[in-house]
Amino acid sequence: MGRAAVGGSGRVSRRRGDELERAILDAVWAELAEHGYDRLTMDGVAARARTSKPVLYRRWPNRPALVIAALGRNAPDYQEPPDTGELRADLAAFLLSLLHRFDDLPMDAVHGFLVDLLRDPELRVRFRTGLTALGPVDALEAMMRRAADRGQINAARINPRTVSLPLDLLRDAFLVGGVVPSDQVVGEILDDVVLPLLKAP
Amino acid sequence: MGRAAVGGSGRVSRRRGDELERAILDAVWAELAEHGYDRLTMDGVAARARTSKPVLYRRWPNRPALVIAALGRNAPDYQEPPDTGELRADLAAFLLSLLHRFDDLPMDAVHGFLVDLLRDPELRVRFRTGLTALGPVDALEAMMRRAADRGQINAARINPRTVSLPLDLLRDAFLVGGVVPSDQVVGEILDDVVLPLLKAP
DNA sequence: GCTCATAAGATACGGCGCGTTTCTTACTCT
DNA sequence: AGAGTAAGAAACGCGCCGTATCTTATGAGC
Repeated sequence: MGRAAVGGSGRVSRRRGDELERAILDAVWAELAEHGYDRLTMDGVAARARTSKPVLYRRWPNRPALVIAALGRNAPDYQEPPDTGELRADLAAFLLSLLHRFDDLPMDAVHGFLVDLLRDPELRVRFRTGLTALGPVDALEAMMRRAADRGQINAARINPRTVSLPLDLLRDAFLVGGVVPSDQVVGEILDDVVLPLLKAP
Repeated sequence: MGRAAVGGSGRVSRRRGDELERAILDAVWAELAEHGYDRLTMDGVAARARTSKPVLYRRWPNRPALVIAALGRNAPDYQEPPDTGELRADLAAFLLSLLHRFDDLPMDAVHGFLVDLLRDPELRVRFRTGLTALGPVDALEAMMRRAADRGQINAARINPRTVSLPLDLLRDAFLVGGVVPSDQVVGEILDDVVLPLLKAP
């Protein structure tokens, strides 16, 4: 019933534990890049990782969980907010670094995936905080408070809504636009909206 | 091979044309209300409308198209922007009316559907303009210009980005929050962001 | 080195929903 | 009345999900 001595190019070695897990998450990443999220299938991932579906389901309960794990592995970590002494420069640098975290994936893969995240109530929360462990909201607030201390903006304008404002606008631009907002868009958001507001009396 | 004289409660009458179409779209609306968008199935709609799937597919090419047709039928039309003489009141009234266009559907039905719209590049455009024939952006700009004429805000702050700002923020709040933003949220957006910005020198 | 619990890997299955096909049968138009 | 048109019923193929079953390689412990 079994199979005779393995033929030609077939693998016999059997990966386990972390090695196997890394291979799977890499496969997820590759499938994501090649087909986008909506066309990423569990069978496809299993095939690419040269393993089988049960192996996937022994580790992750469903497709979104698997993809989240892959994103968590491959997305650059949260970084300290810049501190250049100039609020606009700080914000621009920080926001751009956020936007380009997934640049090695094709645009519509990320877009499709993030749109799908919006469906799950629990995942929406993650989305709101910017998909990072330590919320970028805190970073934004820190930068703004420093600017207020320097007298560059009006401290009274700092509140939860204004703090997350740049994030909200960029998220919206990404969702509705379908592509990562350009540097120019980031600049407009800062110069036409965020900074004038923060400086208002 | 046929069936003998129709039994008991069974229907024999066969609807056609507009009558049938109305019945179908009503069924879509009801399914939307009962199960939400993601769990709305073509079979379900057909069953509820007491018809069959081919009838649906003869009229609409796929599920989203069918739902769009149903929304188009039942959604209240675009209305003239209010003009109370007070910018805040105008904006609040206008935005609230936009937000509550689909109030007779459960929240997550609308949310799920709109999230799906985001996938189609062509439909994203519709989304950006607020899902109405005549863009609410124009209405917002009109209200702001009137306020500037009255001296309530700084005319120099009116630009495409600030005009669509309230819309962008509410859309984002809806997408990420999963529910139609409360009146309080609308108030915060106006009082903490939009109005201070428009009044800034 | 041998034994054995563990988990990988292959395969197949049931389920569901989509969109389509085939065929019968009621209605409408002239 | 007769012919064309479209409704309705049923079933199909497809793709994918998530699970169950069984074999077999692998590493741990003796």
